[in-house]
Amino acid sequence: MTKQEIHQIVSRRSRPAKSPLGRDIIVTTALDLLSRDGLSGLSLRKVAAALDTGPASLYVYFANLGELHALMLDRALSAVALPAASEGGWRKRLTSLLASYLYVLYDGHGLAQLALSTIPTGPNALRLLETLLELLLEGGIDSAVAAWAVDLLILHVTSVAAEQSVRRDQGYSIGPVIGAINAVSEADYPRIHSLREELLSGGEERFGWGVDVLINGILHAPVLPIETEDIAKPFVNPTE
Amino acid sequence: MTKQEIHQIVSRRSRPAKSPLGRDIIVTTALDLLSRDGLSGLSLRKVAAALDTGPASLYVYFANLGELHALMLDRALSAVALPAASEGGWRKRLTSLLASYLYVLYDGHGLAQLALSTIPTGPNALRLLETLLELLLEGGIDSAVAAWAVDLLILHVTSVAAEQSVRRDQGYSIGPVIGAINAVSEADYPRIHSLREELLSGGEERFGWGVDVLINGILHAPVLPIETEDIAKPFVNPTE
DNA sequence: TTAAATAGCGAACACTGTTCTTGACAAACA
DNA sequence: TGTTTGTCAAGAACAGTGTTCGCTATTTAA
Repeated sequence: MTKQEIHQIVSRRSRPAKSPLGRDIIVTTALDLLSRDGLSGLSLRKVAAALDTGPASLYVYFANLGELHALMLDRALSAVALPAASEGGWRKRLTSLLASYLYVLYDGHGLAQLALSTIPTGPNALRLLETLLELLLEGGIDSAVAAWAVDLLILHVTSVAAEQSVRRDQGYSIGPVIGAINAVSEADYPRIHSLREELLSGGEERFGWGVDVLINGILHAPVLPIETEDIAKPFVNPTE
Repeated sequence: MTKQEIHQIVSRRSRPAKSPLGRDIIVTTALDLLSRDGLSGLSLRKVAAALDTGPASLYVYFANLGELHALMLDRALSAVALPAASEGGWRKRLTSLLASYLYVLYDGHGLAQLALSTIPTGPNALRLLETLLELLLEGGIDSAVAAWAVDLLILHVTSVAAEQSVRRDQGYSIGPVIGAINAVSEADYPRIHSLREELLSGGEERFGWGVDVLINGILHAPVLPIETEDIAKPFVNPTE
């Protein structure tokens, strides 16, 4: 075998009989479908059908559905707007960046739910991570704290986006919750009863409040990880 | 119809007088299956098979799978240990309660993922909510702040539990992430590169750290919801 | 005794992700 | 110029999934 395989593995066919069908077009089509029908309406077969092909054809480009999800998420994250240095102080830019991330997840129906079950490692996710670190470090936050804080921030925003998305898309799902909170027994749960309005109140400003709480907490966080036995315990035995 | 047929009905039905098959036994069986095989290994048909019946039989007790999920979650939440008043100050009891909640989710494989997609309204969930409110109010936190803070705390702990569960159950899934973080280009992402160890470090103490950050942030939270235009904006248009 | 209500359950429907398999075809080699 | 080779497009099928439709059998109420 004196084969010289120095050449790159580009597309071997210049123009196939039918469609090009590359990774990009598949991800784009899948994101379109996701935005329209949500995560539950997204399936490999529907993506294939939208591309006028069969489901087996897609497996040339992805090992499984999870891999497609990861690629979709990273592609979507390219829409996250990085704040310009002229936009203000680090804290304002941090809030702005998180808001942009929130909106991207919120805008693509079902994207947030996807983000919860997929840890993206693509360039756009790394870019977001890098920028978050940069802003926290600019704020004078200890680097070890910042490293843990970015995960805290991203996890929080992702969770909020997922929760809000579900509330928007499946409004019926939140109905029973409101009913349950409002119909709670005053005798059994006095605090829930008296605070039932506040528990359910707040729309968009609630997100800003939460981010503020997190940043304030991070600013007041212990620099070194604390070692408390009370916290480690439950991992061993919760009732002890 | 003569009565003699009622006495010997063995041949009339494959299973003459079988099991009671109530909601409780179904939820119990489903939780067993969840603990053993995780969320992906849980299906209505497997629950039915474990009860030696068909899937249609379960629909007498639940409208759909989501309803079963909600019942499972609330049942599991009964294991959350409420801290005794003698256990210490409000903050210590709050941490202890959240740790117990975390452990319950973490212990039941896949329970945390279930909790992310299901908002429980059962008595055990309300009990948890009530206790959280009680502790926060005891800590002197404004009631409006407390009402929003409980959601923040629960959402955070649930997310962490889900993330940790996935890392434990599907260790392979975290492998690529570690690889991606470690193999990150120093030129493109200098902060990720220099902090790669800290980003991935920390086991159980990281949860305690996160809870501490949240509580500190809540203690330093503005009493009244702030109104910033920068935050509301992205909901309308992220690029503006 | 009779009628109504309900629980159990087989069968089927419309889906899902994934794999096996078979061809077609451009590129590399003889 | 063949001939081989590796890659990709697809059809078909497999093993699952949640859910619904009827039909029995049993229990309950009148």
